[in-house]
Amino acid sequence: MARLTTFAVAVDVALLTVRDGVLQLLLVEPDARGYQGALALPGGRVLDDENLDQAASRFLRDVAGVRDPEHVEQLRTYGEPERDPRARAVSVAYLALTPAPAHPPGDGERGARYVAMADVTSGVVVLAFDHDRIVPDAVERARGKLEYRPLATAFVEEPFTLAELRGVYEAVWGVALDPANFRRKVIGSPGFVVPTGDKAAPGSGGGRPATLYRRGPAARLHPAMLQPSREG
Amino acid sequence: MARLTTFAVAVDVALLTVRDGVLQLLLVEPDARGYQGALALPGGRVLDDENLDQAASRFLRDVAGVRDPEHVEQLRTYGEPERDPRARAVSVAYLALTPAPAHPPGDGERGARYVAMADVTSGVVVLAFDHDRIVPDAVERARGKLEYRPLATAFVEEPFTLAELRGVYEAVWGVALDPANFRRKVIGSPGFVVPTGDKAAPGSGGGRPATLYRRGPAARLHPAMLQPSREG
DNA sequence: TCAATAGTGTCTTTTAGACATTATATG
DNA sequence: CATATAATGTCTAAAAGACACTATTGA
Repeated sequence: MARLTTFAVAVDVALLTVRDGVLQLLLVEPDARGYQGALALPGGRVLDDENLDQAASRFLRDVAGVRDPEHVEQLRTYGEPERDPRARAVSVAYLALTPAPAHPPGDGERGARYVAMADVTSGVVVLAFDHDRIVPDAVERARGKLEYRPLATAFVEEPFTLAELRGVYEAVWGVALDPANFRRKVIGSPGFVVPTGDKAAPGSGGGRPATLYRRGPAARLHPAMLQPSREG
Repeated sequence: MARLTTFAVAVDVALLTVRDGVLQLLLVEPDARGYQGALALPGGRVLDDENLDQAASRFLRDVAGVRDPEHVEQLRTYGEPERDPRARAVSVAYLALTPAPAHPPGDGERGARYVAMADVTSGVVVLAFDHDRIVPDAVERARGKLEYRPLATAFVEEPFTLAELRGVYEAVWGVALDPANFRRKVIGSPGFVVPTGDKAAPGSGGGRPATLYRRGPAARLHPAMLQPSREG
């Protein structure tokens, strides 16, 4: 018989970064038995005096050791009746973006580590719970939103070069982009990036020094940075 | 002291339609005391054996009398600690789209009625609970998604003319569109609409009969139907 | 006939993309 | 010098937008 119940409410965070030229996902050891060998998104139950965004930030900080992600947004809520056999539960999923950290993250809490998204997609890494439903949604959201919001800058540390920014698009979209046309589009999108006036030192192999930029004030990109060839 | 709690989980549905050339929102009488004169989105608590989508459909049907919306999607989840003074609660908001009904909806349940979105935005209609936070998010989602998904067809009954479809974009975006260029863009977006082979009878004032179309198979629009002048 | 609405043609501007060329660094 | 990377220039094609023009109806 159908009745009203109360629910356990959790948040789960898909934190993406671009490292070594590929999209990576932060995963931790699941805290539940029955998932040996699997990894999970950082997350857990919401406390009674915090809102959902605060819960997401708390788990990023305490479970994953990430203190200041450049971008956090709500993704969607998963609430199948059979999600959790112990009690009726819903999970509010979040998408977070951060620059590639210099050191692997974590103060060791629950073995936080970055995993290449390709390994998750291909099944080399197995996800616990229903997190294999959340992750594709997170990737799709990130791919789409890079087109019309200046989100790519959340993946790079300031100041950054346009080659670094291009590397973000290439890693998230999985395509190669023409450097010349990419530059024109970024510069031609007002408020996307602003030059610092400095230049980066070339690598050991030489090369002309790259102009350095920081994040601009724009909230949307005009014109948009469209993905090539979504043709049908 | 912060503790774990269970939550009351509700869904609230922002059902949009285009009627008389303007964007309208379905509202009902709130079921809680303390909101005299205010109206609310249809919604309520999720049962223990249904998922979130099912709950949204149930409230559309039972509370609002809408049986077959053309489009339903999850919007986002609102979970401030003070949302509901009686208990910790979260609300999963949904966006739904439907063609303008011939008759005002409802079998009278909780006084379901369509209200012009302009009256909601301007404050002529007062919303109960935190529904004044949900509605702007719903409108923004609809406006944006009309650009790259064939969602506009969810607002019209099949078969439809291109003038009717254009009226949807004009009502949702609040701008006038050039009929000639609009036509070319719709026809040039493969799978957006398909002609039925029939023509509509002109109105009483005459005019060339319009070609009739139905919804096409495309899931995305290529190229997109971009809103004019989002310039800064 | 005229008024009304649907549909086509044409021209200009903007944007996207391919790709050659120039600029400035290291070794 | 050669090599590497950044930045600019040029050309073509695709798309957006303004707007004149033609087509088919009712009165």
